[in-house]
Amino acid sequence: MALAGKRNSSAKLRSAAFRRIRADHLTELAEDYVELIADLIDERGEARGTDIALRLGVANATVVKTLKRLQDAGLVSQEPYRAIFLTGDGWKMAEDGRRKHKIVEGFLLALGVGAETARIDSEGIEHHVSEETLKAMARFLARSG
Amino acid sequence: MALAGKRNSSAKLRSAAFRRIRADHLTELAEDYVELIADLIDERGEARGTDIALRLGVANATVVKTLKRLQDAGLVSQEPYRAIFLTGDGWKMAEDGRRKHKIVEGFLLALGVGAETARIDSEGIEHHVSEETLKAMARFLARSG
DNA sequence: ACTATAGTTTAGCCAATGCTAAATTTACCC
DNA sequence: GGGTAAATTTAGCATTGGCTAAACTATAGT
Repeated sequence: MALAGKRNSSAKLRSAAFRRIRADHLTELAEDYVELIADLIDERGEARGTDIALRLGVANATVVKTLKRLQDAGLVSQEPYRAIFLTGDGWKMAEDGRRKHKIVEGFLLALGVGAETARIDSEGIEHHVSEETLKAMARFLARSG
Repeated sequence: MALAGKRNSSAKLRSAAFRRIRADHLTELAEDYVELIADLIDERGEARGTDIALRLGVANATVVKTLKRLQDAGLVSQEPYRAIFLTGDGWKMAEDGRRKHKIVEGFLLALGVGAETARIDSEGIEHHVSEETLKAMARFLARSG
């Protein structure tokens, strides 16, 4: 083949980043769901499918299907036609998501980003920041706040 | 229903963020591909399926299938069994991705994050930062660097 | 207690993104 | 120029995450 050379040098290293992003995507939805369920329980005492669908902007049936997967994953528990609860693992994931979310959103605000943008962007970013980056953001936040 | 109250207050606003994230995911893969193809062309003069598969960490067949979609989307052009090229739109998207990537990665480095983490995290974050946040990052970068 | 309505679930569809295995094509080398 | 190895493509499959429409259940209100 033409151009055969020292290709592939650091390809494996590079691919690791993409692999992690794909893995992140699998847990991303789960994190969004449990975080939202935790919020709903705290706000109103219970989480219902309709509210989840409304806040996430998806159809009811989609929520049902996803919740089934989350139940299989041991994050959520639910009886048919009843409200939705988080398991111990579910709460753990929700708390971790909230922690990240708070740091990222606070950080963006401290950086001078507007409130609305900070809210939206942090929602997307929180699933892709490592602990090291979170630590750096927290440090910045402590120094500037 | 129990608990009927002033629910849904800002639900539509909240759901917008999640909608944007889902939309982002659709373009995310496309951006990763065109950026990588642009890099390969610059590095070695051509982009081949195998190299893309290797760097992205996916199977060859997956690359073929995705390239077909990108071709339909007008970002990539390719003859069967030949190397891969970017269209004008493809280059535009690649350049924009590189621009974002550079800002985010540079920003993380300036924030004190290690090189390896900065590289990995920026790969995940670049697709979820708004122009406003990019501007704030660039500002920080200019002040601190 | 009945009925209307709100909420939930099921069924069946689609597109995207991944995989493996088999077939095909290209290109290199002798 | 023909054989072989590498690259590419095709075929077929699975999962995720979305949708609509129809069926079912539970609750509230009269």
